[in-house]
Amino acid sequence: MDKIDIKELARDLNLSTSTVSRAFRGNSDINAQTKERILARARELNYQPNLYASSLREKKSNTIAIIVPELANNFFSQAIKGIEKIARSKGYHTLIYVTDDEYQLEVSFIDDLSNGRVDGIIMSASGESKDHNYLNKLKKKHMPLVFFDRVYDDIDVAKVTTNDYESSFNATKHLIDAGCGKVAFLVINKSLSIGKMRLQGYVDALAAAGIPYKKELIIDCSNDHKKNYNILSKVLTTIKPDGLFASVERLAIASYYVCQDLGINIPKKVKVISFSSLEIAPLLNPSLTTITQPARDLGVHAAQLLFKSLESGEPAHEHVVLKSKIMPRRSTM
Amino acid sequence: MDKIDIKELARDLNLSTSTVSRAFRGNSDINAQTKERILARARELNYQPNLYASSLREKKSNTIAIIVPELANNFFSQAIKGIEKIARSKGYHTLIYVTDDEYQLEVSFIDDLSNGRVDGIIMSASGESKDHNYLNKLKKKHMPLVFFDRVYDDIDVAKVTTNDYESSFNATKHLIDAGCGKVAFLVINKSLSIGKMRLQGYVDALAAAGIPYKKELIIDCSNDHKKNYNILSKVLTTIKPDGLFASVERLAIASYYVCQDLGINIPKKVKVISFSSLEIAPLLNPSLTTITQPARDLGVHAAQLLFKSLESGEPAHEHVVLKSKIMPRRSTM
DNA sequence: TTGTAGGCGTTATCAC
DNA sequence: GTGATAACGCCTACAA
Repeated sequence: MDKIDIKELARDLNLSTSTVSRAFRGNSDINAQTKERILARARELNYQPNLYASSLREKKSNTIAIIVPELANNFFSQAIKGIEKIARSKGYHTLIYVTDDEYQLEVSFIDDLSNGRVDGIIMSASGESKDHNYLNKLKKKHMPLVFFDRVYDDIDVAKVTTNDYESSFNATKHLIDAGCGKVAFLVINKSLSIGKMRLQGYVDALAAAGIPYKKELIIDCSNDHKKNYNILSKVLTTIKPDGLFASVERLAIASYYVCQDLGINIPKKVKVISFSSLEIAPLLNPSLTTITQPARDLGVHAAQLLFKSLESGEPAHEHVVLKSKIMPRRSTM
Repeated sequence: MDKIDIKELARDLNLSTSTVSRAFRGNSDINAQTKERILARARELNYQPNLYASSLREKKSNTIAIIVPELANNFFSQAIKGIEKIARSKGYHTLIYVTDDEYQLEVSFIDDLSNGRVDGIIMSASGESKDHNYLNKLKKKHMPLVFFDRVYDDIDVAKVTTNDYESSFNATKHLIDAGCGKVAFLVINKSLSIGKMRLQGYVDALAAAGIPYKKELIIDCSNDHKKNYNILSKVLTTIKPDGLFASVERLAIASYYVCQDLGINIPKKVKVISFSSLEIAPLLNPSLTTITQPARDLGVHAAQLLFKSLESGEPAHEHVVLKSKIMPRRSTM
């Protein structure tokens, strides 16, 4: 009673394998009673069709991949939930890959994935301004790809993002309205589309307020907490901005640590606003003003685009844009 | 140049499929030059062995599953990192499943997984005191299972946990030493092994300090934030404990929200300690005293146990226990 | 409605 | 060192 396959089950039931097979496929004609009998016996014997045999035969895996830069982040986990909800409703499985913001890992995931392991990929990019040629492999293999949030401009596939430019403009304006005249823009990746958009929003908001743009206020950070801590310490003690606009959550966190350690009062000495989906932003000291993206909806839309492509057999090219929302809290008051 | 299989590649190279196949398998004898030639041409033509065919043939998927209750939680994402590191080093892929603390989802994941999709499972349980019979299916199919952190006592498989009883004892003592005489224990799932252990540590620490145990101070919470908020509001306004011991991070968070809204000062009116791997515990208002588990190591150990079982073909039964660490912060000062 | 048979792409066994 | 061939477990024409 160890491993049982369709043949044994068929023999056990005095039926042919085709009939048994039919009982498990939704479509084919089969006598309702026979089907019930088969399924019942299958449950008893603990039989399940072998996934790899089916997938080989059908040339589809009913599985999609989600590639994200990180997990311990409410934005991505919410987006994943959105994707999974849709995927599950379509009978698809979901594979999650975490790049930890390493370009090389992203490349190798895509590589591994292009052997047919999945039918499609939803991804938020990690890959800075690197070569994106490896993604063309997917196109050649007709494997649909949908980007969300962090996209590559030079790759023509379906994308779901938020109104980053506008949000960024408004966030900067929010700081200016709160009295900041020297707003630093903290960014990790200026070359990623999302970084560019957010930077532009910042620049234009300054201009709109008649504040001259200063290059030294664009602070290039990294994915390493220690490095960021040092960079920000230096900025806060030498350049002394009175406003910080973090284009990424972790830079706001790093800023908080620096201010805490250096005794720089938020919001008195410096006001802080950040793109963030942090659930406990209200509990920080002080509570953090955030630009919050509709993470779950982003996931839902991305999944819908992917399945549209999967079902039609055509690659999708839509670009869906959703709106983020500013949640003012004490860090900018 | 669309889809290419081993046959076409073989034809293209004037070789047999067996030889080509050998080029991709590590072991078999094959002329080094031939192999190089094959691999080079494969790269050119963008050929990769079909995963499903290989898996069907080899009867193994080189994939393992990780089942966790939630993602947006530093504990689990760290543990996942630990698992993935080991898995990757063994050439295995990793599938992540999130139950959202729903028992039914856990059951259905296990069900789906037992069709051979993965070679083994690492899981942190969601399933309260329910029936765990569905797990026996795995044993019948010789699919190894390893638990980490949240385990089922009635299932005899390998487990990796932390010294929950001891940590809980110490955490309670920490509150008592800080002057608390009326410590409430916040718990979600008393019937899960981990809940029991932590509760027992609390009870024994009270006894050791000569403080009588009061049943009303054991606060049963849920996974729903709103409900918890209400429960805790009531507790804090009626029972008025002077210490809160959250056996789970989200209960500390909920307590913070309640205290913030009700104007109850932490730590003056009530001190708070919690099991938590929250990275930004130091940034909360006030900074939160935590009992921090070695999440990543838990994952590493769990993966090692799983691979040991996978490699030996024998189920593993070890129970590894790692140590957590109390990080005192302002919430208990 | 059910059965027969061939093949999905790979790899292992056995020859040469 | 390389080639022919038979499975792996399932699904779908096609035939009955």
